Amino acid sequence: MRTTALISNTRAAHRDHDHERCRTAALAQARGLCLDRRVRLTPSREAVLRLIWDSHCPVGAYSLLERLEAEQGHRILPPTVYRALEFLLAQRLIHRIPSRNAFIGCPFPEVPHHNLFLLCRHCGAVAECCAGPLDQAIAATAARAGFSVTDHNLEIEGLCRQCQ
Amino acid sequence: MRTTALISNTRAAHRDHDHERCRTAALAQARGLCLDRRVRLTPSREAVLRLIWDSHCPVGAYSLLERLEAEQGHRILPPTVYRALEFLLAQRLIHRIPSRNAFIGCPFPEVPHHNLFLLCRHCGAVAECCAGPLDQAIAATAARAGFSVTDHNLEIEGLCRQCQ
DNA sequence: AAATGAAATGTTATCACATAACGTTTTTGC
DNA sequence: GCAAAAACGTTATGTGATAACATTTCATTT
Ligand SMILES: [Zn+2]
Ligand SMILES: [Zn+2]
Ligand SMILES: [Zn+2]
Ligand SMILES: [Zn+2]
Repeated sequence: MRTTALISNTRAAHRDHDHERCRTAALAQARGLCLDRRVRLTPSREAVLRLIWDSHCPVGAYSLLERLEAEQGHRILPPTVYRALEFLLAQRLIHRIPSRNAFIGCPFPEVPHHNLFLLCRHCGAVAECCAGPLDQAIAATAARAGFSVTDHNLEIEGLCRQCQ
Repeated sequence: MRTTALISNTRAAHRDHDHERCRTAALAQARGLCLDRRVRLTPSREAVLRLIWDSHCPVGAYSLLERLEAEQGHRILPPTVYRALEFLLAQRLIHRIPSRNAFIGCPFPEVPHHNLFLLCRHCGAVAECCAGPLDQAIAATAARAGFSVTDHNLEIEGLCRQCQ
């Protein structure tokens, strides 16, 4: 039986782990990626990305705002946060999870992929997968309805390994 | 080659058709279903359902509100609309599409299913599918990550047959 | 028919999420 | 240094959703 392409961060997101390593790795990757792309990971953008990587749970814009205020000791306004989020989304360093109105760091920012999230109803952590075969199955199903796919968003709800 | 279970309303939603039949059928089915379940499809609930079935495009709560006001000739307040939506969601007569903050009528309210939408970027119409095999593929992918699925929401974006 | 409790609705207020518009500062390429 | 572009600050507003409580309507029992 052949293994199929499934990349996932579920072992980190949905287990006890040294999360500081997740964050450090994500930030290092983000810096390198922004250098390559000649875009600027400014201090406020990096601060937002770092806060998003505080956990594997999606975080809302106003929660980020409060935490930025606490961190920087002065008032922050919504456009500041949303502009940073807009940049991070454009660089695919984070994703927005529509059902949660919240944002989460992408573990595979350099791999083109569609949204595929595993949302644990108990602990709240969200893991992300890149599953080529599933993407193909989705495209095939759409094709049978005469529909050509440009993108998709799949949010799977349930219980992670730890919480079952 | 065997056919697999794929139920879809794409032929109606994504083509020219006699939409009055869609609406009439949906309302008739809703009435019967509510009778069976001993729940009340009150006038305001039915009015919201009828407005939702004005088209195959998802419609926001405040748009419904305005159209209700126009129809009934007096002021309507948000909780009125949201309570009707809450009822219709509970009876699975409509779905909420998270990426749109909007609602759409369910063509298969009696068939248990997960959310699977085909959203056309050009015309805005949304078709719904029930695709057992795809549901299984999703559950299998999740299982490989040690995740047990209770529900999922899949929003496929692209171009419908008409708009390609 | 009257009493009663449950369900539905009306009403006020507020919360949560997101962006438009415009002015100022910082950065970058020349 | 200068000009253009990018990023950021600030004010205001738009959009989606719900909490809390009063009132009305409905179904059931007596
Ligand atoms: Zn990702
Ligand atoms: Zn969990
Ligand atoms: Zn449905
Ligand atoms: Zn279309």
